[in-house]
Order: sequence, then structure tokens, then C-alpha cells
Amino acid sequence: DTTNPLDALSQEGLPEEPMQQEKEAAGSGGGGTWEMVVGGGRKKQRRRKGQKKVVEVDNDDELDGGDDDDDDGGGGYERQREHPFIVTEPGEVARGKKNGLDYLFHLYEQCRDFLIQVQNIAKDRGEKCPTKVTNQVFRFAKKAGASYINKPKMRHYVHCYALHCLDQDASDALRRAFKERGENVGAWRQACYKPLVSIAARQGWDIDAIFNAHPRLAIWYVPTKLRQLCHAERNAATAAAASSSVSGGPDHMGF
Amino acid sequence: DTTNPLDALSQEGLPEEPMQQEKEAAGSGGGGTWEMVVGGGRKKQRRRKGQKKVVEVDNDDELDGGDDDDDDGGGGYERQREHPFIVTEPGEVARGKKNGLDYLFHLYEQCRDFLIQVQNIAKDRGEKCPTKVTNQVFRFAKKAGASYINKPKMRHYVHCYALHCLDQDASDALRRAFKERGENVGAWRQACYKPLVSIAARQGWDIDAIFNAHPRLAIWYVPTKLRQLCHAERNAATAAAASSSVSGGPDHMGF
DNA sequence: AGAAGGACCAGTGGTCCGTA
DNA sequence: AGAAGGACCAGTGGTCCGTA
Repeated sequence: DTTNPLDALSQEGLPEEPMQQEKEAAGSGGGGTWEMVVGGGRKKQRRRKGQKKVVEVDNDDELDGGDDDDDDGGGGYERQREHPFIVTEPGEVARGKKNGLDYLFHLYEQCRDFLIQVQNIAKDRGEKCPTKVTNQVFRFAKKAGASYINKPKMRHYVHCYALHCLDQDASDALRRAFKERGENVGAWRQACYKPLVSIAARQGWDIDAIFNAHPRLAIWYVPTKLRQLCHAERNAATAAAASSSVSGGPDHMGF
Repeated sequence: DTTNPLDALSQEGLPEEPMQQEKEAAGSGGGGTWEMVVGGGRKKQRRRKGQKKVVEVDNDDELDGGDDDDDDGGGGYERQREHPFIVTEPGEVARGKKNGLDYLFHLYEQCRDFLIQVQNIAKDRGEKCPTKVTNQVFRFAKKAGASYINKPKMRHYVHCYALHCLDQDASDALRRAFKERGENVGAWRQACYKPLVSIAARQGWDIDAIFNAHPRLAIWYVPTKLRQLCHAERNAATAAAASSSVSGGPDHMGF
């Protein structure tokens, strides 16, 4: 609520020291970055240095190549937020200060890797072994250097990843359509619910069973909203069937 | 810490009003009591009235038959603790102010019934559906009138129930042996660990898999101590195998 | 405005320890 | 003493809302 630039400046540059005196050893050290995966070789592990907001200058859409974006300048404080997602087609790398949807889905695969590591450690120690991506896994990921992974983000897009897993063709088509129309990520995210509900409809409405049947999806909690949508739609479908049976349908339900 | 009888008396008779303004309807209403199950027809649903501790008179081992034990006198306050367990043989009903082990195991079956009810309600509402006996299930049991079911007790004896499920013959033999020897419940409970560890040894040490493979056991969390014992014993067995392999065993492990 | 994520909160698993 | 269980506590799932 302070609007004085000097006051704003005075709040900059607080280094966010991660506590290293933790019990668990770091493990893999963060693994390959997205650029290593897709072969671009830039970006990621971002924690750009303290470009004060009051002197923010780069809002240009620099088209790759330069490293003016993510160099650390040697100081290395003031961890930056991840670039926001934009709707990209399959295979498309986001340009400018954006991340694409292949990268988003890759984060889910990374979480799976971290879960597997946590599971192996737990088995080794004879401790109880998580079957889902839990707080413990997010903590492990952070300690392993994957500071760009966090729970609210991963939970936010779980159903988008679910569609990608369960019907890649439909997921790809949706991405192309929403990119074409210039929709933002929020709109695309909302649109991912409907095809999932349709899949559930075809499989007896049991969204938990659908998640659990897919090895990469089974480790994610079913999002509350998706569960609610499936439930509401099932009730609507049941009511429709019942009312149609009153007017002579073959599937009579009692009244 | 007050030793004045009048002070003690002044703390008696506080009726423990259960909150009825809850969301969930009560359901089955507590179901058959143990006596109904075994045909005795007395006891249970105990909440004997306010026999002040300062005027406690009955420590006789009244041998059933009388109803001087559990009559309510009309007032019906001061919920009493459950009678302690004693080691009984299979089929034996405990006499006096005691409960037997068949009754103990029956409580686990009751919890399973309550879980199934909670699951059915959850499925009906499209809410997430517990696979284990959770706090929610204990709360439901209490609301359904099964006030004698509580989490610390059920967790305390889980591994005893596990042995009963996984090797009834061994469980029965252990009960007979400990009854014969006049051991108390705590000793019997401790003794239940060892045969379970042996079962785990025969099945690759995966106590979670053993629980999960048994339909009535799968709904219970593996007790921490049992998990630890299996782990320790596995390491001991592995170390023994390794050291024996040094002296020429066929199962060489590297050093 | 759209979006990322620190941080909060109600209810969990786990069991200790004051009680009888 | 042996045992039952109220009640506490650290860490969870879930997501809001102050932030950029």
C-alpha cells in the first residue's frame, strides 16, 4: 500500500535463504531443465536478480537467443516468479517471458520422478510410503532445487494434465483451438473440464477409478471441482433418464 | 489432585451431552451388541450411572446373570469406560467386568461396517471416499451410538486383529497359551508381533502389501511399531545372509 | 486484467499421559 | 499394577488472497 518508490526499494533484495539444516539429503539435484529436455538451452532455474520494479525496463518480447533475460549478474538474490503460462500447441516452445503447456505437463512428470525418489527412500527406511504427490514430495522437490514446483500451481492444473493423459488427441485439439482463438490460459484451463466429464460419463461416472487406472494420473488427487462437476452431471443425466422413462423409455426407474 | 471426597463428589454426574446438531444422520443406531451376537443378552452399551468412586463397593466377580451391573437406575449419566480386556480362548465369553478377545475382534468388524456406510454416503454425494478407517469413520461410529469405539483403542490392537485375520490358527493357539499361563492382555498383545513378523519374512517383508492383500485388513493403517519391527528384522536377516555368504553361502551380496 | 505461489486453516494420523 | 480413551500436536490437503 506504500506508493513511494523509495519505500518500495527498501523492501527489495531480501535474500530468501533456504534452510539447509534439513534431515533429508537433496538427491538428484533438480534434474534436467525443460530447455535441456527440448534442446533450446536457455531459461529455467530462473531467479533473476533484483531488477527493482521501479526500474523495470524489459517488457519487450525478446525472441530467444539472448541471455539478457535470465542471467544472474553474480548477486543472485530475489527469487523471481515463474513466467506465466500461455496456450501453446503441442511441440511449440513459448516465446518471450512465457511458458508453454508442454512445459506445464513436464512439471507433472518431474513431480512423478520426485515421488518415486521419496518412495524409494521410504521403502529403504521401512517408513510408510506415499502413493500420491503429497506435501512431503513438494518439500523434497524444493530441497532438490526444483523451486519452480509448488503445490498450488500443480493442483491448479491437475485436470488439464488429466485430459492430456486420458485423451491426448482431444487435449491437443483443445490447445490448438484455444491458441487459434487467442484465449488465455484461464479460459483453456476451464475448457479442460468438459471433455473430462464426458470421459467420466462413458465410464460410469467414477472419476476416482479413472484416475487410478492411469499410472501417471493415479498419483494425483482428483481435483474437488472436477469431482463436483462429474457428480452434478451424473445427477442431471440420471434425472433426464428418469423423466424420459416416465414418457415411455425402456429404463424405468420407479416413478 | 483433590483428595477431599466432597470435592470428588462435586465433580460427579456431569451429563456428557452429545452434540446432536451435526450434519450426518445417525444411521444404523449402533447395531447389535456383542451379547446379541453371542446370545448372552446382557451388558454392553454400558454407561453405568454415577457410582461415586468414594462409595465404590462392587469388586466381586459376579458371574453373569444378575443385572446389578449395568442397570441405569433411570438417571443415565456419567458414561463409564469399557471393561478392560482379558485373554480369552476363541468362543469364550469373558465373565465379570471384563471383555474377551472375540469381542475385541468384533469391534474391528463393526468399524468395517461403519466405514462401508461412510463410503456409501460419500459415493452418493460425489465426495471423496475413504479407503481406510479414518477419523471421519470414528466420528460416524460415535454418532451412530457406538460410543465404545474409539481411535486409541482400535489402533492399539490392530496388529492383534491382523494376526487373527492372517493366521487364525496361530492366533487361536497364542490366545490359548496366554490364557493358560494367566498372562494379562498387555503381554498377549506384545506377543502378537512376532508371528506377524514371521509372516512378513515369508512374504518378502512387505507388511503393507500383506495388509492390503487381505480385504478386512486393508482398511487399517499398518501400525508404526509393526512396520519398524519388520524393517529391523529384515535388516538383521539381510546382514546375517551377507555375513554367511562371506563364509561361503550361495547368496553372495557383494562383500 | 490475468496469473503465480506464500501462507493460512480446518480437520488428520498418531499416540501420550492424566484418569479410573 | 494394568488398561481405556480424552485430548493434544505436528504435519496434511486444500486453496485463498495479498502480490507482482
